[in-house]
Amino acid sequence: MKNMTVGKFANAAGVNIETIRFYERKGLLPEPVRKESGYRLYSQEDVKRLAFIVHAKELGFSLKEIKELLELRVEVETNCEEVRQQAETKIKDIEKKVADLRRIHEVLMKLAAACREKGPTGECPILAAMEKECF
Amino acid sequence: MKNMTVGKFANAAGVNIETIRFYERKGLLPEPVRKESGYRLYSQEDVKRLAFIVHAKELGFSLKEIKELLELRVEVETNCEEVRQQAETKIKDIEKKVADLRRIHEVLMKLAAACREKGPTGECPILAAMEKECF
DNA sequence: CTTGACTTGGTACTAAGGTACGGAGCTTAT
DNA sequence: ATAAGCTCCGTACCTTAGTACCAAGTCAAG
Repeated sequence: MKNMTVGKFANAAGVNIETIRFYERKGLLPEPVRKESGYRLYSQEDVKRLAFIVHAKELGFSLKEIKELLELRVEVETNCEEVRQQAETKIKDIEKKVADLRRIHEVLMKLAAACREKGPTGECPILAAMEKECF
Repeated sequence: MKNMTVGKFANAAGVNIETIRFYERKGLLPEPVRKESGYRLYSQEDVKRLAFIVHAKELGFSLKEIKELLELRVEVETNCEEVRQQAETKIKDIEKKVADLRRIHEVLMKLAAACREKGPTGECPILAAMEKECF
């Protein structure tokens, strides 16, 4: 199961090898199993975890926040109530992010639509829309 | 209209004065009007623009991307078709972000729910959910 | 008309998130 | 069994996104 060396692991998730070592130092990836030579070994589970990190990062979570997110998984057996609190805080964060993205999305949609059906006057009604509706 | 000095401006958006100058250097904020003394002057419009930058940043857009987003507004009169293309690319980006956030959201909701109604066995069905459903 | 708060530009520094380098030790295909 | 290709660790370096500091000039209230 744990048969992937670090190069393949990095490749599977599309990140640099050095990034693996960096995440390991930061505690985002656990200390991996090693073979006698000292080579790190990874499994498909580890690939999933790393993919999660990569995605979450793209969504604007900091490595620190991602670490917290991941720790919810680990700590879940021990202190369930506290974890629930944390999870709900994260849920609120995410809902805010989604709402904000929706606003930007809507404005961009209007922009694109207005551009498509641009009238003969040549004037664009978009700037006004931007000013009013974007935050 | 343009009567706010940089300190008030920074304050209005909740950022550091140095950040204003930094964004100006980076081209995210336009060269402001100055009074004879050289003092920068800003309006409510500028506050909106800055607020937009701050929000977009929280959503995981880099300053470079935010600049592109803002430039859609400026360029909009000149080459509408190209702008539409760019806007639609950004729309796709945003839709992906929203979809990803939804997935994390859903998993966290399950986590919170499972924690709340934890059965007498003490076992948590969450780890499994995490593994299966998060990316 | 001065005193304290604010602003100027320039430069230096910081923190986060990686990337690169290098010499030494593994591994594996020929 | 040996060269090519991984991997090891430590350290140094890089980019992004700011922050801090400075000496000098400006503003506004008493």
